Amino acid sequence: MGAVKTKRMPRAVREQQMMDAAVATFGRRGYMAASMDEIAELAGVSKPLVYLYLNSKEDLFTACIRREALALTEAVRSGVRTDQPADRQLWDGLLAFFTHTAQNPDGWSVLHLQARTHGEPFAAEVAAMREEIVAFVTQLIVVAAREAHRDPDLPEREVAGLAEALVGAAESLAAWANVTPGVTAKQAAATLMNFSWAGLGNLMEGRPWVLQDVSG
Amino acid sequence: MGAVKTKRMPRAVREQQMMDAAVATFGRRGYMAASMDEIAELAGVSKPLVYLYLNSKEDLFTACIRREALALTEAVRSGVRTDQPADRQLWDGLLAFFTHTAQNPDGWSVLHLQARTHGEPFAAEVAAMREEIVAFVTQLIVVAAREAHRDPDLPEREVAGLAEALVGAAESLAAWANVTPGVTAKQAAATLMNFSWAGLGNLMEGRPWVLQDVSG
Amino acid sequence: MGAVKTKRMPRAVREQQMMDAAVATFGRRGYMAASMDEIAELAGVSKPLVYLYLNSKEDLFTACIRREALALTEAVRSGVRTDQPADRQLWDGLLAFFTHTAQNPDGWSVLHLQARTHGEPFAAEVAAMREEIVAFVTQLIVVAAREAHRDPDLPEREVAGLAEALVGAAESLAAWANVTPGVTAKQAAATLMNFSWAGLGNLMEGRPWVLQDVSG
Amino acid sequence: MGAVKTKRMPRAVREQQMMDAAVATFGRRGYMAASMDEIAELAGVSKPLVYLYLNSKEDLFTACIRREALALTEAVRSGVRTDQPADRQLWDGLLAFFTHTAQNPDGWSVLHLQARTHGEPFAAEVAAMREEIVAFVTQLIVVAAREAHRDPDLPEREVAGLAEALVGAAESLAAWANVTPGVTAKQAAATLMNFSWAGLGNLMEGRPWVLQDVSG
DNA sequence: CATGAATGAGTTTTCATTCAT
DNA sequence: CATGAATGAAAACTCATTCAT
Repeated sequence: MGAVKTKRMPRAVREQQMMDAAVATFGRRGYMAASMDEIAELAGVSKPLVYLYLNSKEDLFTACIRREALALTEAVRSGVRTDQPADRQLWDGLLAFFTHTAQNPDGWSVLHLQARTHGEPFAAEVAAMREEIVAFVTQLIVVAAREAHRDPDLPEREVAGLAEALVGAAESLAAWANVTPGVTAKQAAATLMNFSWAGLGNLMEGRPWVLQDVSG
Repeated sequence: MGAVKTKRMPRAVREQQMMDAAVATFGRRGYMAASMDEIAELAGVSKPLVYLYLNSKEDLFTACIRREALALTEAVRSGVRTDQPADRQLWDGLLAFFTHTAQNPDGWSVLHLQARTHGEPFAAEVAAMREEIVAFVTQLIVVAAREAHRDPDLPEREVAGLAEALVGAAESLAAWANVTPGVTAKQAAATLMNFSWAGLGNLMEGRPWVLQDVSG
Repeated sequence: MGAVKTKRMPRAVREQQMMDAAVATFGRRGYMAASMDEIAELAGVSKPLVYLYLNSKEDLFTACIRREALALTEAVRSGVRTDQPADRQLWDGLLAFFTHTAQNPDGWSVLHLQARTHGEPFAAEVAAMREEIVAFVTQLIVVAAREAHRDPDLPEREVAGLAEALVGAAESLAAWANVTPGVTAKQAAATLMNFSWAGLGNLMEGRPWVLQDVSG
Repeated sequence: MGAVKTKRMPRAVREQQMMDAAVATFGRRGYMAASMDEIAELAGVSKPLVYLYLNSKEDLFTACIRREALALTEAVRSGVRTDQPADRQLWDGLLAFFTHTAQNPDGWSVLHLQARTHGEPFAAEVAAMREEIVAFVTQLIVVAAREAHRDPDLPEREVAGLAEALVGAAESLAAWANVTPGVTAKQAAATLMNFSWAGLGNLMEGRPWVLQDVSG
């Protein structure tokens, strides 16, 4: 449990260890219930060192949020190729998203649950990331409409709501998949892809969404 | 701000006042940051009385979660008529849901944000309520499949995922609507109904979901 | 050592006990070296009670300064009769001053040493009291000049310097008397009276100072 | 602000830089509030080096007190010529004193305020210096009495008190002059000279004090 | 000689919780 | 019933001080 207690590491390394411990602790306990004592012990260092490097509990939490948000958006971004059709882009993005959240459950808890439960400094940090993702999805919807030879007469507010719903569904599914044994990232992505792209009505009629495989 | 300080109220009434104060405080501050002092003051009673009636902070929080969960499920249940077609039932349920969450933002915050960010005792309480709703939605989907003269060859896990996605989208939209000025419960319900029932694909093709108006 | 541990005292009494302990501790150790733990123990109460009543270390220190400053000025004020000649007023004031500081060495230490060593919040508190005393002395000098049938052609800045010197001498003598065994308040007052009055008198007239005994 | 970071200075020089930084920091912040970190940074060296050279915070503070005390007494001593009459010696001494304290406000703060507010190790250090000055003044008074053809029938305790009062007045005036814009060392010295010497002179003879200008 | 890395011990402060009245 | 008085336990944060390199 906790990093092996190795002495005299360079600062950059120690900082990452501390943030690993902090993400795990914040993710499981929540911001307020997590104590700096616990984080320091899990990181295998003394509390003063945590303060020396990360300044304060607030700063540490903010640093965690930023690191995890960056990692997540980076994972999604690098999973999507923008030269693909919209549905394929969405599929790739969802797959990357569910894969990443499954591999970083504590980080996802920090972003999805903990950061939003506390005042402006933190919520804003996550909101920024979320807006980026919502914007990406919004634009996908617009592109999809165009691809369907259809003028985007969907009002802007409506599109925003749809994107919000899609992202919200993804977030919930990520938490659900993390907690339900046997649900893989691929299955979660497939479920949501069907749900959002085909819609329940289509599914009922027997018209699910199907992945048009391309090269890779 | 707090309840008017009237002496000698029956216990049941006092308890409700305390829980009103507690829901408001927990909803805004979060479980840990909420202090029993603040709750007692907002309720207009002395702290020992809170302990006499509600036992402990944990018990108080649990009681709040139960009360709010009950109120929410009750609101949804009483908004739905089971003799209607599945899509109508979903529509009614969503409308009731968004209406209730809009009218009880603190209670919704307790259920959606605060209760889930803290350990088992509380998360389980919400999970129970959530499962009830997910079960309702699951069954709606099954019924809808049957109504479409289609054997529910959708595997159970798949249906569970769809229900989960739908509920997750609803939860996110509720929070979004509470925070985005000018979004009414009806609009939120319509957006989600379109999204889930028709699906993005159908929307692109120009086949949105349409409310088949019945009696009222 | 410390107040006898009696339970359940009314708030006003406990507050005074706490401030007694605080003055003793601040006076001996200094503001920063005094710990709230020590103060609470000396007062015979738990730390949280100190915070409940006095809010913070800063507030407690400020309260101590104010109480001691008030007690000192009150002692001096009530020792002086303004219908007496200036020299008699000064004598009475000095006597009251040295008597009070001798009886409250810790309080005097708080005012003279500790409060001035720390930033604005505290120093200002003492400065206010000091200015009151300096103003009193300044006015005595002016009155004395008038009594000596002498136009106060002493420039204002000069008078201010003289008052400052007199008060400074008194402050130092008080500390000295508190530390030198066998020096009574009366002796300290007599020494300073001779030192200052004969000097000032000489500036205006040219006679050594002699106590003109009146009634009491 | 801090000393320029030059490598490889002889130990004696480095030590002086550290003590400069320490005096500035102790003088402004006080003993306890001054941190070794701040001192080291202001001195432009690493903390371990401070410990290597000065051992501990206590030792460093003691060293500062000693250095400043020595500098002050040296300044006063070298300003006085013992072949002069007593009043002239006092005048010269006061002038040197006020000049030095005005030029070294931090050092004066260390001696006058900070060192005295902390326990025995430090207060004793200052007391020694102070006694030296008080002794010098005491002897001046005795000499003056003799010069006035007057047997020193002033009892020893009385003379001690007078010296104490004079030194105390000087100390207060120094602090006052450091804080009151436009008050020069010369003015402070003149004020105190009038205040004290005319008074003392009156005790023995009866004349205001006038500077008998000699060579310089 | 010089320093980046590291910590034990202590500080102020807060909070859920309980009696005695 | 109701409350003013009181506290044990823990949290965030700081600092003088020391090694290993």
